[in-house]
Parts: sequence; C-alpha cells; structure tokens
Amino acid sequence: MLSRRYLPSMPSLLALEAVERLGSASAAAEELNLTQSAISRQLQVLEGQLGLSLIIRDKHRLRLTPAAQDYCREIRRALQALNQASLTLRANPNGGTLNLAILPAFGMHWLAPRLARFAAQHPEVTVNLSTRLQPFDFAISHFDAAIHYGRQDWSGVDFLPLMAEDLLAVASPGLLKTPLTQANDILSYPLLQLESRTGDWGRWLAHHGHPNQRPPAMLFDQFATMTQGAIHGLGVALLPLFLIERELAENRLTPVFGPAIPSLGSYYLVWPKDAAPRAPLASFRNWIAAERNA
Amino acid sequence: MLSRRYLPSMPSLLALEAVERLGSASAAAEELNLTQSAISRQLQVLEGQLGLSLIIRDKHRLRLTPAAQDYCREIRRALQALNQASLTLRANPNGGTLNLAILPAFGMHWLAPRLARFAAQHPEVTVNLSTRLQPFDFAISHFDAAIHYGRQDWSGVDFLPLMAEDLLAVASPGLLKTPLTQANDILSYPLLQLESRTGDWGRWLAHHGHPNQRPPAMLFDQFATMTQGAIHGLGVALLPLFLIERELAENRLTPVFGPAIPSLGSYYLVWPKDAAPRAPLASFRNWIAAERNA
DNA sequence: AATAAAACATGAGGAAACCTCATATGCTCT
DNA sequence: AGAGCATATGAGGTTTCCTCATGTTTTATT
Repeated sequence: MLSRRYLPSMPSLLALEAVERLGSASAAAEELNLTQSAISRQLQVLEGQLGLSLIIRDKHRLRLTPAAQDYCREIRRALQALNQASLTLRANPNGGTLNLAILPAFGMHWLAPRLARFAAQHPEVTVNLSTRLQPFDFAISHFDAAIHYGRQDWSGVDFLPLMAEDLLAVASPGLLKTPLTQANDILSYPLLQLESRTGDWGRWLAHHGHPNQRPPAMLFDQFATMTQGAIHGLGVALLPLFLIERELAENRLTPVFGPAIPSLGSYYLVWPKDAAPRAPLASFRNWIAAERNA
Repeated sequence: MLSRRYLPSMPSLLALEAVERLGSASAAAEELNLTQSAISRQLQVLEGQLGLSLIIRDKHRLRLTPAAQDYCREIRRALQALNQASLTLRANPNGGTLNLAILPAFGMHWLAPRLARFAAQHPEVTVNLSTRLQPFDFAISHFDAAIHYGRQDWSGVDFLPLMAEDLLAVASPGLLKTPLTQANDILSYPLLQLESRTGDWGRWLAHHGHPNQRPPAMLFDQFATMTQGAIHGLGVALLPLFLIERELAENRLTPVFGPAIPSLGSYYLVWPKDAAPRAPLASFRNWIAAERNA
C-alpha cells in the first residue's frame, strides 16, 4: 500500500532530479521555469521530509551525497515512467497501449511492413516498439508481449510461432577468388557470427558433413551490422534469407556454398502466461496470427 | 527532459491509484486519510490536467475507462518505485544500495550463509535480493548485478566465475528395489528435470556411454520443488551436489548410479559492462571474489 | 413503499504548499 | 579589488489542497 506520508511531492523530486543532472540549482531553475529560490526551498523541503541531508553544501556548490545519487537514479526512472504514461494517455485517450519488445532485424524486415495494416485495423491501439537483443523475463519488464527467437525454451509464457528461418552462407562477391569445392574450405575465410547464436557455424558444417567443429568467428550483436560487415568484405556470414533478399538481388552479397539450411530456432510472439487479459494484446495476437499465414 | 507541465501532482495520482484499486472514492479517502470530497476533487483535477475523462460516472459509481486502467497500471508501478526508493533511502542514508538478482537455489545454499559476512564488512551497503529464474537483459531491469548460471553466453556484461557444479543422479531410498547395473536402466524410472536445463539427462547418459538420447522427463522450474519431488519418490533427479548434502547425509536421498558429473555451466556474478561504476557493486565484487576461494 | 444507508458532487473557506521578489553572503576568476 | 555567479533566506502573494456542510441519486432494508 502506498502511504502518502513517505512520498515526496512532485516539485521536490523534479528539483532534485534536475539539480543532479544539471549540477546547480540555478540551472535547474532555468530548466523548470522556476526561480533559483524555488529550487533551493524544494531541496530543503525534501531533505526535511526524508529526514536526512541529500546535499553537501560545499563552498556554495551543491553536491549530492552518494546515497542521494542512488536515490536520484531511481526517482528519475520513475518520473520518466510517469511522464511517458501521461503523454501516451493524452495521445490516445480512448484505446489501449501495447508495449512490444522486438528483435531489430525481424522488426525491420517482417513486422514493420505489416504493422501499418494493424494500425489501420485497430486505430484505438497505440503500439510502442522497443528493441531488445535477448529474450528476457516478463516479470521484470513492462512488456505486454515480445518477439523472440529460439526454440520455445521459455517458461511461464504462451507463444505463437510466426516464422521459421533459413540461413544462407554469403559473402561479398569480391571475397572469393575461386568457388569453394567443399564446405570445409570455408574455414580459410574469416567467419562472421551473431553473439547470441554461437552454434550456427558448427551446425552448418555438420550439415555439410563436417561434424563437431566449433570454428572461431567474429562476433556481432545484431544482424544489421553483420550484414554490413559481410557486404564490405569482412568475411563469410551466415544470414537469414528473409533479411538479405535485396542484397542478393542487387549482388551485394552472393551465396558461398550450398543452399540455405533451416535455422535451429524460429520467431515467436511470446507473452506472459499469467498476465491479466488485455484487449490490445488480444487484438494484436489475432491480427498477427492471421498475418503470418498471409 | 521532464516537463513539469504534464506531470500530474502526487495527490491526484495517489487518488486515482486508490480509486482503481478500492473501487470507490470513499474507500480511497479512508485509506489515504482524506475526505471523500478531497478524492473527488483530485480526480477532477487530474482529468482537467490530462484533458480527458478517466472516469465513467455511472449511477453514482465510479468506473475507470480502459485507457485509465492502463494508465493506472503504469503509475502504480512508478509510485511504488518512488515509495520503495524513498524508504530505502531513509533506512540507509549513508551507504548505497545493491540490487542483486539471484537464483533461488544458489541464493539459499551458497549466498545466504555468506551474505552476513558481507553485511558485517560493509554495513553501509543495503543488499536487495530478488529471485529470478532466468538470465535477463540488464537494459530493461534495474539490477546492479545478478547471479546467473550458464556458460558465459551473455553479451554486454562482465562476469566473475563463482562456483562450478557437479550433478548427481539421486532418488528416494525407497524408489529403487534393486541397484541399477547400467546407466541405461535409469530410463525405466521417471526422470525429473529442470525446465531451464533440458539437456542434462542426455549429457548424463552420454557420459555413461549412451549418447544421443533425449529422454522425456517431468519438468520443474526450481530445484527446491524438484528436490522435494525426488524425496517423495516421484522419480530420479539430477541434482547439484551442493544443494543436497544434507538430504544425502540424512538418507532422504540416495545416489542411484555413478559418481557426480561436472555440470555444463557454472555460477557467475554478472554485471552490465557499460554501467557507471558504483561503490556498492565494487565492494560486493571484491568481497565475493575473495569469498569464492574460501 | 417508505426509509435508511451509502455514494458522489459542489459551494465556501481555511490551511498548507509553492513560488517570487528582494536582498544578503560567500566563492571564483581576472 | 571587483565583477560575476552561486546559494540562502525573509516577506509576501498565489495556487493547490483539503475540509465542512449540504444536496442529489442510487441501493439496501424494513
């Protein structure tokens, strides 16, 4: 339960936050369209209410104590959440909001082109997209749902498969002087790999008859940068087909050896199993379930 | 930047939050030690400031609009964060706070007995422990550090190995009528397994000369419940030695076949690579680095 | 059906919180 | 030394917040 007694007032929190960020009461006053006097008093009020001193007044400079800096970190996050929630509500007074975590590559290539249709069908829902590179625990995030890649090895969630993935070994057309005659030859080139998918090259080699290898590779955190690396001749990359159709068509990337092989994981829409049902999520689920078949 | 203009006042947010939770303005007034009149006015103020109506006044009952319910969900979280931060600060005005995510089993058996020593050495640091079953992305959580289990396959983090783990196949003493003569025989008993470690039985069998198996198993989300299941004769479990020393000593669990085998992963202290340095985390890291060798 | 109980809205007015202005004081830099 | 800039504070005005008292409508009870 929230007790009114220990919650500081909004102006005092804003004052502290601005002072911490801007380094002086005067600067904070300017940002908040107040006088320096107001800031000074709010800081005193806050210290009085919390019953401790937050600020070391040292030769007419304001310095926050370490504890106050920690405190500031927390309240800033909370204030931003309040601000964001209020702005979202103003922007969209009738419908709901859907907070969706996406994978950057999938979001750009698969979801983005389709999302306009969802927005048209459900103008009452505002979709907030936020990019995450890794699966995460819904219990500590504020997302209604997420796009994950993997093998359904998540717990406490329901999911809906969206798309399988095929991986093709590609490189810049200039990289290979002569075509490869066997898969193993690829080891003489630098290999590019996603840091979240470190087994892929081993699987690719096994698929072509060279099991139990775990070749070293340059690591990238996102497909986008890895694709750019491959285009610029950094090495051979194992990339999802759906991401590089254009690069292949325009001959900026070219297959190196063999056909595309199916990826170990797939893309899923994932949402927490025990969350209270919400209309925006239900709409989105229904829409995406229809969309993935289209 | 936070603008004062769109941040509602604390009293108005508290009023909305309480009304949503308790269902009436009168009840909210009682909880907040205010009059019903005050609540009624605060709701009007909030609606005026946001420029929309949050409440459907239907036959003298207050019902929140769907958008207002969504809004409420967000502000409640933020208010609780503010409350929590303020209370923590009051409780510990001089030192810092360390927010640590732990794995339940490791936290109970390894960390808890040692943590008192850290608290004694660093009375200025308050440690907040929070149990998480899975690794997570620091970018969306508020943790300073975490205890993870795995094989260092995380990105954007630094880590410190804490402890390796040995797995022993155990069961209730009454479960096996006759001792097993070969590892394979274990397949005639129900197997218990952690849902986050689905490869373990396969690895155990391979270790005993039966590769490429992936036996079905009952899934548990935590070691604690799985241990209880094993004790009560549910089947054979593969459990970390350090968790079941007592159960073995008191003969509530007994080894089934073979010695303990090393686990694929280890326990690590993990913290975000790019976070601003903080004294509490540094102290904790130093302490735990010394502790793990003790 | 009448009545009591409970819920919300609102006018009036006081208290508290918040802010500004004016001014004092101390540090810093040239 | 003096200009410039920083914070602190007394005095006083404005706004926000809250209560009291009262009225209206709904719901429950007798």
